[in-house]
Amino acid sequence: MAAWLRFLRAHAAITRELSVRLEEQHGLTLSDFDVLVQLYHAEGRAMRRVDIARQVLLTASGITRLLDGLEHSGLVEKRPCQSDARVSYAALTEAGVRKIEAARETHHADIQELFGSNFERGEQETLAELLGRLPLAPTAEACSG
Amino acid sequence: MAAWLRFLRAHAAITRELSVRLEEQHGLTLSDFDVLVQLYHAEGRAMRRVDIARQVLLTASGITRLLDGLEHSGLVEKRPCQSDARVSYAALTEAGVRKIEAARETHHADIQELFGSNFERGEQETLAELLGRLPLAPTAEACSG
DNA sequence: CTTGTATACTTGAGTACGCAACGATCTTAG
DNA sequence: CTAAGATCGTTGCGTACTCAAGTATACAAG
Repeated sequence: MAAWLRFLRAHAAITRELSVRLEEQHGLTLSDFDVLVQLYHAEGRAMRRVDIARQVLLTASGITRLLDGLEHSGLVEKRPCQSDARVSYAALTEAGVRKIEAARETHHADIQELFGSNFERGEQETLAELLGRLPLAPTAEACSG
Repeated sequence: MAAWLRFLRAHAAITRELSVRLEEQHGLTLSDFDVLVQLYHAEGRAMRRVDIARQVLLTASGITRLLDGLEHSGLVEKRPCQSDARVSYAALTEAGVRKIEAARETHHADIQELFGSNFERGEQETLAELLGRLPLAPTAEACSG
């Protein structure tokens, strides 16, 4: 319980500060950054929208609107899928690649400052391990009973 | 970095699920609950709005609107401050006390299920300790240099 | 008293989502 | 082929916030 409360508060405080910095320095929101990083590491630097949604834990509609913005900024472009006309890939543009590479630098430093620097190396690993056990999808057990 | 990503994802997944349940079972949002709990533990079950804001990491305007809703539902009431006409206390009503006591039960169980049950007792304490080191306020150092 | 300046709270406008409903397309069964 | 059902994406609408500006009060200095 104590752990959960601290978890909540820390999340609010840190994401707020990270957002402000990311916005100031690169004009991106945290979710923007998150999506760009996913694309950056994806094969061909392109992904289906559904897969992005699953990865970054937004809903499909959130992704649509978020990508609208990134397309408008020229960081991402739509690309049709030849084998399935329903899907449209979101692909990083050249500008997108440069943007994410630049943003990564400062953003990682910010994360390190606000988050990582509070722990020693071993502690970071412990923390990562513990957090890794938490559920990422709605717990299906609750539905089927 | 890995730890941070897991932190972000876990937060999104767990709060989403907790919100849904809290909404279904008690008609409250996570923030509603959070505020009610603060009031419940406050002296006289009343707090200044500013202090609530600081405690739950919302802005003052967010608190105003959130309390509007709770007042409308009759869980909280406004109470003027005799020594300072600027402040109006938010005070739990009888209904509010009953509501939070009821909600606590299921909400704690939900937190335990989604969050706590992933750890053993010692691990929970470790986690709480580690999370407790994270900053809760915008880091002032960044401003003054 | 008046004139700042700080604090408490509210309000208007904007934003980043979620949910539910929709159209388009794929897939499978007949 | 048609029909039924699942999946991908978008859109309308609602909501929970934030920020910036405004009002009202307190307090301190002249």
